[in-house]
Amino acid sequence: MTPQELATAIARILTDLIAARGVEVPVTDADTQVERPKSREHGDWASNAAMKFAKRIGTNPRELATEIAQRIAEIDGVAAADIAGPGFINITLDAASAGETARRVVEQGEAYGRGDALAGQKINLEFVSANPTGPLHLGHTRWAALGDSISRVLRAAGAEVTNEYYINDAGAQMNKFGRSVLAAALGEPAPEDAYPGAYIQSLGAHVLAQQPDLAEIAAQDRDRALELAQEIGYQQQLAEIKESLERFNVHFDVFFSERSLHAPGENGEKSPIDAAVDRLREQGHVFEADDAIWVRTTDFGDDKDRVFTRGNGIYTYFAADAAYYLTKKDRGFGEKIYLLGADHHGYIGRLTAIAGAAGDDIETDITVLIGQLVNLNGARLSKRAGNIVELDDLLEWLGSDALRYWLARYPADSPLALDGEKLRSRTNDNPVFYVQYAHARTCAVDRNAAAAGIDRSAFAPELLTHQTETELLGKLQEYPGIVAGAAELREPHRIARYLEELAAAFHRWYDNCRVIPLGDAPVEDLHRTRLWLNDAAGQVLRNGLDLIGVSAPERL
RNA sequence: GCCUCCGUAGCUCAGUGGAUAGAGCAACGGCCUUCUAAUCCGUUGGUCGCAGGUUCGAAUCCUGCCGGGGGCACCA
Repeated sequence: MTPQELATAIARILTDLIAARGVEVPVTDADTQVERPKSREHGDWASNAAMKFAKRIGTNPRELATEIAQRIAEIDGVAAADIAGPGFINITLDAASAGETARRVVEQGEAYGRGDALAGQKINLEFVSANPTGPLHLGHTRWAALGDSISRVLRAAGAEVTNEYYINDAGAQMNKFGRSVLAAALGEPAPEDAYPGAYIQSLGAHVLAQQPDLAEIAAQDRDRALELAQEIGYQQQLAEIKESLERFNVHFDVFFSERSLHAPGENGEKSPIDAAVDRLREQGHVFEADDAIWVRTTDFGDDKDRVFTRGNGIYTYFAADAAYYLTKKDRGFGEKIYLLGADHHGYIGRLTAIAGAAGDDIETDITVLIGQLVNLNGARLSKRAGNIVELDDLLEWLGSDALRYWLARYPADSPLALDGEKLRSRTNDNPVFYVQYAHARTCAVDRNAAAAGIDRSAFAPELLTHQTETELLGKLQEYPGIVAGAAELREPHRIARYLEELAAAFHRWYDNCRVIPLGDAPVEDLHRTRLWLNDAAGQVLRNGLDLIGVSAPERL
C-alpha cells in the first residue's frame, strides 16, 4: 500500500460519498494526497480530505471523516483508520503491507521513484550560458548545479528535457576578448579595456602555438590576426568550459551559438534574426520609431516596449534573444525554462512578452526561474572586489560532490553562502557526508551479510515491526511523492532534504536492528528480510543522490 | 519612486492552508569486546519582522508598514 494508492482510494471513496448525496463536486488524487503525520501516534498516513470537502458538500468534517474512515478501514493492508482533531483521518498500515515496500524498491531498483507525471512534455532548459570570454566562476556554479539537477528531476518525472547552453559568441564582448588574447599572444601591453586575468595569457600562448606565424600575419593584416586570435581563443575557452562542466557532472545536450542567429542561410536565406523580425512584424508586434525597430512588448505585460536595433542599425542582444526563442519553439519545445540570476530579473517581462508575441501561452510555455546569488565566506562575489573564484578552483578545493550537494540543498530563491571550511569538514555541518555515509553503510552491511551467509532467499514483511523499521519503510514510501513534487515545483532541494531524513531514519534503524545476528545466534528469516530493507534504503539513497548529481560511494 | 526576493531557535537554514513550528551547528550530558562512533540517545533553546484581513484552521494566502539583498540600458 503506497501513499499514492491510498490517495487514489480516498478519491474513489469520496467520489462515491459525494454522488450518494446527489451533489456534483469533482475530486482528484491531488485533493486527497495523504501526508506523513509529524507525530508517530497519529499513525502512518493522514488525510485532511474530510475537512477540505465537508463544506462544499454540506456536511461537517467529523461526520464526513467518519464515513470515509469506515471505508478506508476495509481496504486490504490497512490496519486502522481513526478520526482525530477537527477531522483528520489517521491511517495505520499493517506491518506486512508496509514491509512490502522493501521488496518493491529492490525489485524496481533505479526505476523506483520515477514517474510519468510529466510524460509527453518536451522541455527546453537553458542555464549557465556564460560568455565564452573566460572561465566559469562561482557566480555560474549555482545555476550549473541547480539546472542539471532540475533537469534530472524533470526526467525522473517522465519529461523529455534538453539542457541547453546559449553561447554569446557575437558582439562587443567577443571583440574585446579577441583584442585581449591577441595582445597576450603577441606579447603586447594589454589594451585599456582588456579582460584581466592570467587565463588570457595562457589563451594567448595557446593561440601562438596553434598559429606560430601570428606576428607576421599581424604585421601585414592586423584584422586577420585579430580574427585568428579571437577564433582560436574562443574555441579553446569554450572547450575548457565544457571540460569544467563535465568535471562538475553537469551535462548539456546543446551548445547554441548566438552567431548562428546572425548568419545568413547557406543559400542566401535571411538570417534567423532577420526572419524572426519578419515573423513578429507579420504578427503585428513590430513598429518603427526614432530610426529604430521596436517590439510592442507592453502588449504582453512588459513595463516598456523594447528596441531591436540600436542607432547604428545593429541588433540588440534582445533581438537575438527573441530569435533564439523562436528557434526553441520551432524545434518543438513546449515549455521553455530559463534559469537566471537575480541580477537578471528585469528580463522576465520582455522574455515572457516574446513568448506571447510568438503566439505561445505565457502561462505554460515559458518559465523564468530566478535565483539569488551566491556569497563566499560572507563576501559577496564581485569583479571589483576581485574575489572571483573559478569553478575549477572550487572543484579542486572542495570536490564536486560536496559542492553540488551544498548548492542543491537550498531553494533557488534563498540566499546562499559557501563556506569553504564547512564544505571541507566531515561533520554534520556538511550533510553530504552524512548521506553518503548512510549509503556506504548499506554497502558494508551487504558485504558482511554475504560473508555471514545471509541472502534474500526469504522475505517476511510482517516481521518488520520495530519502530525504526516502520519509520524507515515510511520514508521509503514517501520517495516517489518527493520526486514528483520536486519536479512539479522545480525544486531539487527537496530531494536533498529528503535524503537527509532518509539517512537519519536509516542510521537509527541500523543502530537498533541487526541484519547479521550477534555471535553464534542463528540466521532467521527476520535477518534475511532486514537485508531486503537495507538494500532498499541503499537503493533509494543512490537514486536520490543521482538526481542531484552526487556520487554514492560504497566506502568512505 | 516602481518591480522582485528574503526576514523562522544564539548561528546556518528547512517547512506544497492543517494537529504540540523542525533539522544541523553551538552548549551540556550519555552509548563502542557486537554489521563502519563520519553513527546513535538525552537536555537546553521560539512574540515565525510588525499590524490588520481572508479561513473551520495562517510561518504559509491578501493589504499596509519596518529592515536587508537584487533589478529598473538603443550594455552583453
